[in-house]
Amino acid sequence: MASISLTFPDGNAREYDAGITAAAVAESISKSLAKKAISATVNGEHWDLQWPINENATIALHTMQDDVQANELVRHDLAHIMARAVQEIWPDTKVTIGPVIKNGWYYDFDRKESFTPEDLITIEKKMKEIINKRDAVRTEVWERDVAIKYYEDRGEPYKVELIEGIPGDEPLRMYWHGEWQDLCRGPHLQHTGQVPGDGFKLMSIAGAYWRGDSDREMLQRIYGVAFTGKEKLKAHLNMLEEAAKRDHRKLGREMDLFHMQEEAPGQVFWHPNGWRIYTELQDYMRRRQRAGGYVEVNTPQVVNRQLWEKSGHWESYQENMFIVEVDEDHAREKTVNALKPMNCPCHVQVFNQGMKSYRDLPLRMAEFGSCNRYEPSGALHGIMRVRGFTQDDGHIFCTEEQIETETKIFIEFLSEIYAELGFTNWAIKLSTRPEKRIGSDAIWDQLETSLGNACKAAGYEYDIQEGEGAFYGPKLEFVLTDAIGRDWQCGTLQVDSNMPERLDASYVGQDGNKHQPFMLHRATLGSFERFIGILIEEHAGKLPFWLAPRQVVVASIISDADDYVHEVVAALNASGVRAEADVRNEKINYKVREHSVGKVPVILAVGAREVEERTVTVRRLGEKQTSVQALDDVKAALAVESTPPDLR
RNA sequence: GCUGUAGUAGCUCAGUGGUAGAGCGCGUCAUUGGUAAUGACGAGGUCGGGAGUUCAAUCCUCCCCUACAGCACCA
Repeated sequence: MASISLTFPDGNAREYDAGITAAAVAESISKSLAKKAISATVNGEHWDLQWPINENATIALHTMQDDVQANELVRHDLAHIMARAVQEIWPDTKVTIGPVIKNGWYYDFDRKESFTPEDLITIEKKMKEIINKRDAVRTEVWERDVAIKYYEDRGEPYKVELIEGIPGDEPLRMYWHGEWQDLCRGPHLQHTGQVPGDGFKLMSIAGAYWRGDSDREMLQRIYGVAFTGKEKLKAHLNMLEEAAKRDHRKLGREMDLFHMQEEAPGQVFWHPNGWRIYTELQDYMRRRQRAGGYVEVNTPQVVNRQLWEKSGHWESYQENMFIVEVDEDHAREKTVNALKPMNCPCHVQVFNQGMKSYRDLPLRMAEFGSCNRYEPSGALHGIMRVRGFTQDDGHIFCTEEQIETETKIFIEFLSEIYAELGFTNWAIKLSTRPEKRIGSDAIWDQLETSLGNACKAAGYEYDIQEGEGAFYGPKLEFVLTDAIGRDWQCGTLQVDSNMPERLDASYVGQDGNKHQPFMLHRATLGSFERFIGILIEEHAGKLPFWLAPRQVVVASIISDADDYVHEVVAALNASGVRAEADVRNEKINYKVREHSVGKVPVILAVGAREVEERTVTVRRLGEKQTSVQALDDVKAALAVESTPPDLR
């Protein structure tokens, strides 16, 4: 038998017979390692202990202490164990796929009856039984026709389809968890008993389309979370509970920022507090954009269908548009209009007025543009995904040569703003050419490269989203994360030559001829609605002082201090701080609690002593300690703090 | 849009085939208190909308709306 050389992480190499398994390698090192080993990394890939190694390789053995590998195995085995449990309880259930995801796994089933929340408890119980059986996990490599026949006989059409989709040269691995078996790439643990029975929890049931295709069957998906132990699971569940407290919908109510109601689904009723944040943010963005060389415009809400026909929206975006038909009885003439779902066609109209020269480019045009889109009902989510929203939109009209530089400038512009708003964790995604597209591959090559280069030049890494670009050009997405880890695209930059062409935008070049400009659709915050939602969750309601809707409450301890309270409030307001008086006949404890719950960053308490000494007692949100300070000092400090970062 | 769950007072929720209840909040009164809930009393809901079954529906059935979770969508 041929021999192979395996190199360990410490650099030492040892000779083994070809075909040796990682389990045997562990055995060769020590009994205890053999007992503890769960998997191996072979040549950088996560391997099952039972797979034969036939070539020279690097190898690292893993135990339950290696979180990354252990979690993957535990979650993956649980997916199988859950599927087995479900089929043991309801044998008529068909299985499909069950991958590992962040914090856990899911498995999609096809079954006539719906799973109920109570079923989850039953399934969990069955899973624990399976774990306690400590059934061996075995792999077998099957021939395609055998595997297909097997699944056809068992009435598992989804598995048959899966196998048919696997390239012919890939080995088909069958994993057995006891008597139950599933098609699976692996790797897995050695027996079901290795899965910590108290480290997982079934979380929810949801619908999901087979193969992610809305034209195909709707399956039932069961989600679970799993960790290598009880404590880690507990920590995770705890984190979820804490995250729920940061939900912008909950905080929006508690801080009295906004509400939504049935009569206007997907639209926001901003309350004074919320609108404060909104306008403060908008003022900030307006200054920022002016400094960034943008001209601000404003364009109509209701626009005749003719423009949408020209822009192409009427044909390809109509189902997402609010159509406004003017009734003949009440109007001089009947027209069909649409609420604008986007600002770009209108911006081209502004660009098209008068002759433009190459000297006018790049032309950066911005608008706080209100848009209305008839989003699918199931897509709506608080103020993060709505039907009526305002983008901090902008379009940069430029030449092809200017694209890369303009993109870089924009990324720098955006990153400074995100930093000033308190975001450190955000990502860039580069979406590349989709299947259905216009333009030559040469152009796509160039544009994709330009966007990538611009990111690098600005000092940022990016992930590629293959095929996710718009049909007319590649795009960058700037992604932020909400309280429970869901990603939201906020900023964006998209390259477009299609819109200028359709709407006849042109400029006179150096050569005296007409040329067509490129258009960069870009937004920094994305929409005020979504961004404020993210902002609330990111800061758990404790917004930076300058953005806080209510900055200071001056609370009296005794009513004899009321006059002084009003004096303090007036002094603060005069220096640009948002202060309000609380002279209600309530105890200071009560007032402190209420305003703390309302996330007011600073409470100034005032009693006999403060009146006497012309001081205030300062209490910062989240701090237990208070400090007595001179009114004038506090006033000066808060005035600085309430100044937006770009004006300091 | 699809699958599932839910909708009772401003909020969080309990409850029942015989026209509803708690806590908080709100109002009034008393209390002037030193940093996360002072006490007493009071007001407040045709139980998401519509139809049906029934002597009788908030409760059972059907349709619709909205929200939530996930999927699909996201120029």
